[in-house]
Amino acid sequence: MFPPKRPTLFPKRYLYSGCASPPRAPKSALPHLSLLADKCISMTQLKQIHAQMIVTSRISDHFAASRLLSFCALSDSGDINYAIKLFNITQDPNIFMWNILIRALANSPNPSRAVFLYIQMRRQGVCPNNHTFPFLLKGCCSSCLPESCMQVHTHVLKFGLELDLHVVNGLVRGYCVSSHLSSARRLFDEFSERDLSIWTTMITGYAQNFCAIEALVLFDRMLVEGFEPNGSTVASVLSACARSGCLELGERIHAFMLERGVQMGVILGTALVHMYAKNGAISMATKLFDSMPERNIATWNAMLCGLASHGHAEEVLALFRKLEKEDLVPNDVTFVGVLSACCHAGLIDVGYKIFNSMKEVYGIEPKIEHYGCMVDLLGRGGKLVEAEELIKRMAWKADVVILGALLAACKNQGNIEIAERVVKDILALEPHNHMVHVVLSNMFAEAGRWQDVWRLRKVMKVGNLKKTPGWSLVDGDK
DNA sequence: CTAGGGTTAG
Repeated sequence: MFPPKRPTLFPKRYLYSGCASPPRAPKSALPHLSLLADKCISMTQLKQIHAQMIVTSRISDHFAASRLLSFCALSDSGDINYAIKLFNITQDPNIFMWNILIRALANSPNPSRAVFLYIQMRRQGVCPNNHTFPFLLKGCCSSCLPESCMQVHTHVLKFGLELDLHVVNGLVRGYCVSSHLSSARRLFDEFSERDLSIWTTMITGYAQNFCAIEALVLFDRMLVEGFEPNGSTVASVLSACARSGCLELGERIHAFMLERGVQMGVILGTALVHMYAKNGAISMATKLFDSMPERNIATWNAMLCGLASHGHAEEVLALFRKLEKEDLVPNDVTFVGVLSACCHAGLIDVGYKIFNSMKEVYGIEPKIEHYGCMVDLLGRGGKLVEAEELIKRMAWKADVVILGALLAACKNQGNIEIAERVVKDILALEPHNHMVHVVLSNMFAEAGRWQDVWRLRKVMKVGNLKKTPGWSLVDGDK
C-alpha cells in the first residue's frame, strides 16, 4: 500500500488508561515539537503542542518541557499560572527550569515569590548556577525584601560565582536598592572586569539614593576610563542633575547628546524635561516638552512636578486640564505634583476638589503622599482640626513625615493643643526624636509657658540633650 | 542543548 500507513507510536490504551508511563517514543519520531514551542505565538497553540507532547510522551524530556515552560513563563502572551502548573507536575526539574520560573516570578506583580521558589529549590538540594542569581536578585530588589540581597550575596560566595559579571551587577544593584551604598561601591571597586552596565548600575544607585554628586563624580571617572555612555547611562546622569540642581552639567550632557547623535526617545526626552524643569529652566523645559513627538505619563509628570516645585501653580493646573483631554491616564505621581502646586499657592478648595476626584473620577486610591499634601494644604490654610481629622481617616498609620507636616502647621498657627497630641504620636514612632521636643518647647516659650518648657527639659534626658542639634536654639533656654 | 544585567516622572 502506498503511501504506507504511519505506524502508531504506542498502543492506544496507554493514552487514556492512566497506567504507568507508556514506552518512551523514540526522539526522532517527532523532532519538531520542541522547536514548534519556540515559534508559538499564543497559549492556544502552546496547549496544542503540550497535548501532543503528552500524547507522544515527549513531555518527560526536560529539554522539550523547558521550551514550553519558557513560553508560558516569559512571553507576553504566555501565562504564568500555566507555567507554575507545568513546573509542578515536572519530575525533578533541572536548573534551567528552576531559573526560568524564578525569572518569571521576579518579573511578576508579586516578586517575593521568586525568593520563596529559590528557598524551595535549595531545600530540594538543587544547586544554583550563574543564571540563577541575577533573576533571584531582581526578585529581591523589586519585592519588599531588598535586605535579602545580603543573604543572596553569601550564597553567591558559597557557590563561587562572585566573578560573574551579571551576578556582580545584580548584587551591586541589590545593595543600591536597599540603600547599602558603601557595600555596593565596595563590590563595584573590587570587581575589575567592569563594563558599561555595571557603571550604569552604580551611577543609578547613587542618583536614586539622592547622592547626586557621587553619581556625577563617578560618571566623570567613567568617561576618563574611556567608556562611552549610552542612553541608559545618560538618562541616569540627567536624573542626578535634576535632583541635585546641576543645571550646567545637565546642559553639557544635553549638548553631548546632540553632538554624538544619541537617539532621543521618550525616556531621554523625559529625563531632559525633568532636568530643565526641576532646575527652574522652565522655558527650555516647555520648549522640549512641546517638541517631543511622543510623550507618556512620566513626561507629563516631569513637566507638572517641575513647574510645581517652582511654585507655578497656575501653569500646573492649566497643564493638568490639558492632560485631561489627552489619551493618557494620570497616575498617583501626577496628583502629587498637582496637589503640591495647590499647596504652594494656598488653593485649598481647588486642592480638595482634585483630591476627591482622584478616587471618584480616576479610580486612584490616594497614598500617604497625597494625604501629606492635603495635611500641608489644610495646615497652611489654618484648618488644623480638619487636617487632624484627615489623618485619622487614613487607612494606614500616620508616618513621621505626615505628622511632621501637621506639627509644622501647628507651630505656624501657634496651636499647642494639637501640637502636643502630634508630638506624642511622633514619639510613639520614634522615641528618640528629640527635635519634636525642641519644636514643642519653642511653642511653649513663644506662649510664655516657661513651666512647660522646664517640664519638657526634665522629660528629655540630659545626656541626650547634648546630642540634640538645635537645642541651643530654644528661646526659653536662658 | 535552552537563559542573563543597566534607563525617564515622586
